[in-house]
Amino acid sequence: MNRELVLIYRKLYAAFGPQHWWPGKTPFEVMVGAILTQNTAWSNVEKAVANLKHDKLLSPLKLHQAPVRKISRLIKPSGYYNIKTARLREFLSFLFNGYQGSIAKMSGANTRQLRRQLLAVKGIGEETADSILLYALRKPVFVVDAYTRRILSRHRLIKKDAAYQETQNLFMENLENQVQLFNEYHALLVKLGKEFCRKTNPRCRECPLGK
DNA sequence: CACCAGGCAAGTA
DNA sequence: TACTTGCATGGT
Repeated sequence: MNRELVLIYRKLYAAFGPQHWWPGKTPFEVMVGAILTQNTAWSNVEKAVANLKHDKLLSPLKLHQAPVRKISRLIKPSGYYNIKTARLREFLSFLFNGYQGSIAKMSGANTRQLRRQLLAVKGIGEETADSILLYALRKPVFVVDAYTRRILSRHRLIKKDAAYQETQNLFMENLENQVQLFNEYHALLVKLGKEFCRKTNPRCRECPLGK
């Protein structure tokens, strides 16, 4: 247990409270959101997901069978829509080829093995794979994103250019492997990042972590 | 107007 | 291996 990591979590939780990311969403909706949110503001992703939902495409089978142009038209608000359409389709091919389109079967696979399989899907990198594992499938995997690295490096807990795995290991080797903790911690880091730890930093002085 | 957002893959050297 | 670039919409 790393005292400092626990302390940071407590301060963030005290300052912001529970973030309840992806509450009441189906695992499949979370997976789609994880792909659509790549380098994209969440508000834009919500519009795209709402469009898919309105046209009843938020199920593996329906999205798998949907025309390419229809998908790209519906997800347009989330940006990079041509690439993301291809990525959604790559993911669906994986889901049907490997698990008969069944999220339940996919969830039953060994976590480390599943992570490797996800990383082999074109369009799914480390953060997206881990987001799917943690937020959709409730596997105890810590999600690292740009904010996580920026915050931790500014607090000198990692190097500025630390690798993804290195950053992830810091959390996973020094915290209890609890889904709920990993879920809230990552969401809280994003919350802190948005408000107090932007690239060009407006409000770093007011940071609840106290610099 | 510039910059940023819950990344990733492909190309180059 | 280590950089660079394209991808695209919408908010500040």
